[in-house]
Amino acid sequence: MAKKRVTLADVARLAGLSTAAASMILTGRPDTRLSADAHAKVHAAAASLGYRPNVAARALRTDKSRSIAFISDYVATTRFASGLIRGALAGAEAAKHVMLVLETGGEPAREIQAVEAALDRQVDGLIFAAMRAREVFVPDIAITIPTVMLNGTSARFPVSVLPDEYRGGRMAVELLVRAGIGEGIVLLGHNANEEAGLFRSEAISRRFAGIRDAMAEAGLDFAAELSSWDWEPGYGYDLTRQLLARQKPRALLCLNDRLAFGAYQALAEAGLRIPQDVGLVSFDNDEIASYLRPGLTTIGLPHEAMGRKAIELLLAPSPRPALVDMPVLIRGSLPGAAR
Amino acid sequence: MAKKRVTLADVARLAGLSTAAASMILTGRPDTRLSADAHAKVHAAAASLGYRPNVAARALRTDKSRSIAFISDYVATTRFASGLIRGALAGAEAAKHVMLVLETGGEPAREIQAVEAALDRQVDGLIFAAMRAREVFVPDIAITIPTVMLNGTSARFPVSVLPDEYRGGRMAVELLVRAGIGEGIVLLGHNANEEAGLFRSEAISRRFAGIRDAMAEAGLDFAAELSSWDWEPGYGYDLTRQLLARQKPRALLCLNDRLAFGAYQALAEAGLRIPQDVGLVSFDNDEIASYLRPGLTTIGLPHEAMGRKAIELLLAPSPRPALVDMPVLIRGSLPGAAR
DNA sequence: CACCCCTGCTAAAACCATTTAGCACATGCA
DNA sequence: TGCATGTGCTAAATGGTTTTAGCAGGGGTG
Repeated sequence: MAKKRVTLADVARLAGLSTAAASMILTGRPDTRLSADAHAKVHAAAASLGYRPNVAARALRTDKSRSIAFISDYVATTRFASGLIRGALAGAEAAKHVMLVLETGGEPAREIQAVEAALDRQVDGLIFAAMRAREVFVPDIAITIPTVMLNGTSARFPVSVLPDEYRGGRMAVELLVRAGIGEGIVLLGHNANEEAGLFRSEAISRRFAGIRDAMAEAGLDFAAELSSWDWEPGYGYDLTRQLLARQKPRALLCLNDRLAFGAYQALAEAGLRIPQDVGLVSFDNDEIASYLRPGLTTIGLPHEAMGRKAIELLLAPSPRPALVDMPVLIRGSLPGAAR
Repeated sequence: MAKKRVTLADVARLAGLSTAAASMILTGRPDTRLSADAHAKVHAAAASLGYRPNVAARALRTDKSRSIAFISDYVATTRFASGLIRGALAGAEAAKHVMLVLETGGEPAREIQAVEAALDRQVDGLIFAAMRAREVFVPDIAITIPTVMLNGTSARFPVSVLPDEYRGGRMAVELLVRAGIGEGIVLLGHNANEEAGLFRSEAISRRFAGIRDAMAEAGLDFAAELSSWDWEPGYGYDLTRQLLARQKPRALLCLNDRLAFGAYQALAEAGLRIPQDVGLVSFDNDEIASYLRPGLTTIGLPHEAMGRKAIELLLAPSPRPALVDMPVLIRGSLPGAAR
């Protein structure tokens, strides 16, 4: 027969004290006047009974549940940004919190339900995560608990965690320069609308800004800029084929790894070797970047670190927005690199 | 000013009834003797106040929290099996439950913590999910709530959800046969240890069984079986190169998409066209399968359906283990297929 | 009329931890 | 001695819901 759960009253009884004393001792209140002896007895009793506090009872009393809601459009599930959830999960575990994951598909009705479900459960904080960095819709519900925007922004909740795309953009150019490449760099994926920050996100426009500034400082110009609305492998393939029909680039600066993936195929078909004939740098550190031969050198999205940071900010007393460094992953697609 | 949350007592007061009556009506008890008039008044009051029950209070009383814990080794985060979590999330949402996600990295200490954290929160059920189908370690803690194994098995908890690998194996062979390929089929990734079910998982050994049986029934034999311990792209590439040095296969039956990915590269280097010269079928429906040119025909792991099924079983009165059909994804890597 | 049953509802307990108010005793000081 | 202060602890209220036991009043039966 399943024995009843052990309660605080059981602990107190065994320790020969009141539940009040036991509670104060176990929650570690600082200014209590209970004796060292009492502390010892309560802890011993709790340990010997294997006492675990009932979170629901505690939540009812304190309105704290040691849990956090992670509300996203598609993040949790999609391979693109699953690092966000992984980092958040790790951060939550480290802070001894538990994470509720809710997905909304970006639909307002489901967003509302998700927020309500979270609030109903007395979560201690809300993370709104977006798959693609952008201004995120947040339902117009009274939210009085700490809230952090992850990979997105909201006018209503100023605390956000974003990748440092400006520096990332600069670093991509610096990699090319350090590899001794100056002339013949082609930008793959440029899109005037993107660059204006109108569509995809402000994040991407900062990536562009970093690229432009670094190019200008190095006194370089792009040999061509190939525009694509959609950043999928097929477009990278087509654009690169068209490019090769006209000119031989020395390097491709690709705006994401899936474009680069397509470019690899087109380069291979044209008999061009990477990195001897054409070098590549890219962004994101998608899984395919490491599968390609040679490996794709890329400026990674620091999803995991961002997820961690979000939890950190959520639990901090007075958090401020954070930019997270983008890691540089050196692989074989640029000259002069190992592997 | 944040108004206090509206409670059941508020609703009862507005309806002119007791909280007991309000509770019974709102929870929809069947055998109550409350009047139709009372029902109407309570529902009206609840709606007009925007009443939402306090889950903690309810959980305290009933030991039910309308939430489920999803405890996995790496699933949540990793691209391989994120469909599991996506499906479970969808299933939970449909059942008006909320999902706690916990990751353990397969470490016993963290497993124990995860289970305890979940139990502390009165979850209504536990899902143990594994990234790779196998016998899963479940910590030796008293668990008295419904438990389902997802993509794994446990001697202790017989209710599991697994892909129907045997049928999947058969279907892969049938695809080859239907494409008119009989001679010259090479098995890529065969491993005697795997086949014995000793290592990776019993699931994979069922995949082998399906393949063998279907081959035998079609009166076919493999032209070669290439063994690889690790199923990563690099091995697919190396094995295929070695194969091509010796013989020209008509088709490759790859045990997963990453092996196939490597094979694609080796075939391209050898100047062989897919599917005219060599056809490929594979398993998993990894994301790369759709990126390749031509697209890779593959027997998919039905992760999303499995996740959904797990929730369904978890909430069912007397659940039984389930095998989930593996979908066939027809792309261009076999002759006679569109695109 | 006395008794029982039925209908429609309510009072109060229970769930378990936290927290406020305050008790009993000891000590210090005048 | 009288009073203030400090020490170590406890009783009881509190949070919001569910659920059990049972009340009041009306109608039917003998």
